[in-house]
Amino acid sequence: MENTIITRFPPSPTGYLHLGGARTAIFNWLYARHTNGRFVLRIEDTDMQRSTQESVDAIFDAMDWLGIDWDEGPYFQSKRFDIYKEHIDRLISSGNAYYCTCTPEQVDRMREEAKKSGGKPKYDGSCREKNLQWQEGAVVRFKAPLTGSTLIEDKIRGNIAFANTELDDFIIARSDGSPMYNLAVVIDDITMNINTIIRGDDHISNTPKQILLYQALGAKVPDFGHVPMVLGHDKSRLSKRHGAMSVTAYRDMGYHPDAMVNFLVRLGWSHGDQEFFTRDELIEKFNLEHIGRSAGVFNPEKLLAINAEHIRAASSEALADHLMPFLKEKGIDAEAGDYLYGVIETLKPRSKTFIEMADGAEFYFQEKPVYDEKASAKFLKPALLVPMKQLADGMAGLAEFDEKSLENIFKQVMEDAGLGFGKVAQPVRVALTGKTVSPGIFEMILALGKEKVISRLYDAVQFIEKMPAAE
RNA sequence: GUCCCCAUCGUCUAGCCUGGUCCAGGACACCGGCCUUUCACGCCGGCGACAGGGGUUCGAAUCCCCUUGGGGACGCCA
Repeated sequence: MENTIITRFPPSPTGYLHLGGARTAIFNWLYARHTNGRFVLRIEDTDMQRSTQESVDAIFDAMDWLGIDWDEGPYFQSKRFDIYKEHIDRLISSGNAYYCTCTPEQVDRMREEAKKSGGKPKYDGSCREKNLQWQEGAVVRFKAPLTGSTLIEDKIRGNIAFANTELDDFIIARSDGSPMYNLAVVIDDITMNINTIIRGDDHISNTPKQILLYQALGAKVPDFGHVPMVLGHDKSRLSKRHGAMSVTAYRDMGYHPDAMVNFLVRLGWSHGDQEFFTRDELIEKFNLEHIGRSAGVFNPEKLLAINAEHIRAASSEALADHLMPFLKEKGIDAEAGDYLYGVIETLKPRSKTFIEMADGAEFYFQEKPVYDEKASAKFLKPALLVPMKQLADGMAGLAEFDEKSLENIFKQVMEDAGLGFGKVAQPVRVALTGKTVSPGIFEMILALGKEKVISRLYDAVQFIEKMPAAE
């Protein structure tokens, strides 16, 4: 189809996928999905010095976690050098590029000069009209127009014009023949039929150069949309100082990928007052019109809140997959199944992350709960001996183990012992979980199951009996 | 230094294009309260912003200009 939207995400594998990069990946992916278009993944590894296989793997890993799939690729620029070479030659023979033999030192001096006379540091065009042939150490420079201006018709920011005098004859091929960034992206985007480029606004100043390249190559200029950057709390560019930057670090901290995606998209894009979005809603509603123009500060607290919200909204079955690795880490080998789902159900409203959820789930899987010392000292007292036993006996005789009958038993026990609900419930909580904080008493008992509850109750009775007599 | 971008509560943002319905709405955080067997969830309430100055207009958060502030780019990095 002629008007199919084709977007792309072109990370350079020089580190992990950070929050900002993840966000532009998500924007491109969402836009492609929203428009029923195609999304291409391309690894920009022309800088052989800094690119690593580790980083490539880290990027795949992060995209996999975020649930961003691509329709084409991954392409690797390092495998496309002959394509670039061909285009570079074409640019030279068409008079749009030329060999330059100026040394880096000479160029440095030119830049100094230019700066001194109050302008932008630029190459002065020494070799521009020399018509040099290739020779050892020569680079290829683009012959940029000296006059006029280049207009970016940005889908997000509107029109941005650059005077061509701001540009210099930038290098498109290094002296070893390898392509430079601006050239490689343009060639790739042309040959991969990319027609929509959504990227960080730190690329705005590259855009006129790229547009000129498109024109020199006789190719159609794609749509550009520059999204604002993600800043740290001090409004400076996000960096290690601001804490975790790698998206997968958030997986390890117990975040839900849908929450991460939701959060990142909402940072810079809006749909009225809506804050919570499922993946499908995002695909349905995402558009370029509502991407903001100002940079946003990364706020971990908001991420946490939205994560809690996604946990609350998800089904226990779905959460189980995410939770299991964290249980395993605690040495808990839970199986997917009704017991686990029941457990998760009780933990959902009180877990902001999967780590919290795993912590909260621990007592459900222990052979016997580990009594918190203060908790047992305060609540497991001789006065509870009879009520506790009565509770256990009552439950043992229950045909239907449900909330209704549990309530009845509790009522009876409270009446017989002359104790209020709290006086009974809290000790029971300690007996069953070892702690003073847990899910609601009945839902927790139901999730734990009749057998465990009764045996834990008897354990508590024994514990109280064995207690050295007070006073 | 030069060029480019941006500017609403502490933060994310709605509203701005198509001026009046906005003494500016929502969310996170924070502070109260309610609910309650603990912790949460939930609910109710509070705190809190149109950067400043000029215009245009009957009327400006919304349009224009300037200032200030912030960010980005100026590589044989991407």
